[in-house]
Amino acid sequence: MTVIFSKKCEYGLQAVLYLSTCDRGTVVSADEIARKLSIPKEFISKILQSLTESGIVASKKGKSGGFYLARDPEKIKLIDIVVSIDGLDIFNNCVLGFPTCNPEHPCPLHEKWGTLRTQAYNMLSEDTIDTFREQTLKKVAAI
Amino acid sequence: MTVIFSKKCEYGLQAVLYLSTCDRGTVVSADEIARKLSIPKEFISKILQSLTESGIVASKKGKSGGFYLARDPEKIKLIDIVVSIDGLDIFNNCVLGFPTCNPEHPCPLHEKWGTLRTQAYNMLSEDTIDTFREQTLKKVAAI
DNA sequence: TTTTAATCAGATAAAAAAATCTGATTATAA
DNA sequence: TTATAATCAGATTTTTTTATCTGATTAAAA
Repeated sequence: MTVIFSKKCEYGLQAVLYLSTCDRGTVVSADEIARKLSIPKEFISKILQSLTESGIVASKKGKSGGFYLARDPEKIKLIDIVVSIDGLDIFNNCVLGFPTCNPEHPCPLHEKWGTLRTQAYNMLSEDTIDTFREQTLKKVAAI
Repeated sequence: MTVIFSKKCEYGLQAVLYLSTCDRGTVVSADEIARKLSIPKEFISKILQSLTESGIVASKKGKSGGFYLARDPEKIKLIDIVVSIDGLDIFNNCVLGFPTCNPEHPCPLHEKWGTLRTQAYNMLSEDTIDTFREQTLKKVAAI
């Protein structure tokens, strides 16, 4: 039951989108993020730590510490988060699992799938996360 | 490192495509399929067994037994295999992992992703596997 | 200055997916 | 009729992914 992104990546995307809805300058604890998104706290903490290493979010230690976006939401794309967590395999590996699928030795779906893949990549690359503010707020409110 | 389909499903698709390149009426052993496609023999056997249950392939027991397509390649679609092994989750679950993502409470990517998802579904539903005969032969020869 | 609440780091556990093993059954072919 | 080569069924193992635990460190607030 694999659905494009790993759970880690899904949660990472959710968390960063959530952070982007919070006022700039505020620090949000892993606990709050976990509660609001119904994600296991320890798990989202680990994911946020790795996103900190990648420079997408930043952290503040100690009491009233937590996480916040490392740069403006206008400068963060969904693909940044995906690449940081899951890498580019989804966009490179053969959809049928054939080894060394390439234009010289394409799998039967190579062409058609390539088109979709490119569209997916573009979708994740075009919009910066500030675009999703309103929709994320609504969605989180409905969880 | 999740790539759309499970390994099971990828291997299943490969195996059925391979069978569709073999002359109608011939029975192909799991061993041959495993060798030609570089798939662990015991694993592809299990997968073929489940595809037999689903009525996509059929099997012949005993010496010089093996597997063959249960119906004409013109009557088998890629989506049949996908649904049989991985189900429809890829096409139903939220791409960001939000619970209960639906038109009333859409996730930020709902619309855009929905379009791609539909295209992917259509791609797997439109063509029957006989379409891929030539390409599969070439691809298998190159493994 | 002390308590408290947070991240951080790394080990560990649990669950799921992928792969393998074993033995039984089946049916062809010598 | 017997040896052989295959599927079948189910248990087991291994690997990967997901999740949790523990203890250290940090820094704000009382």
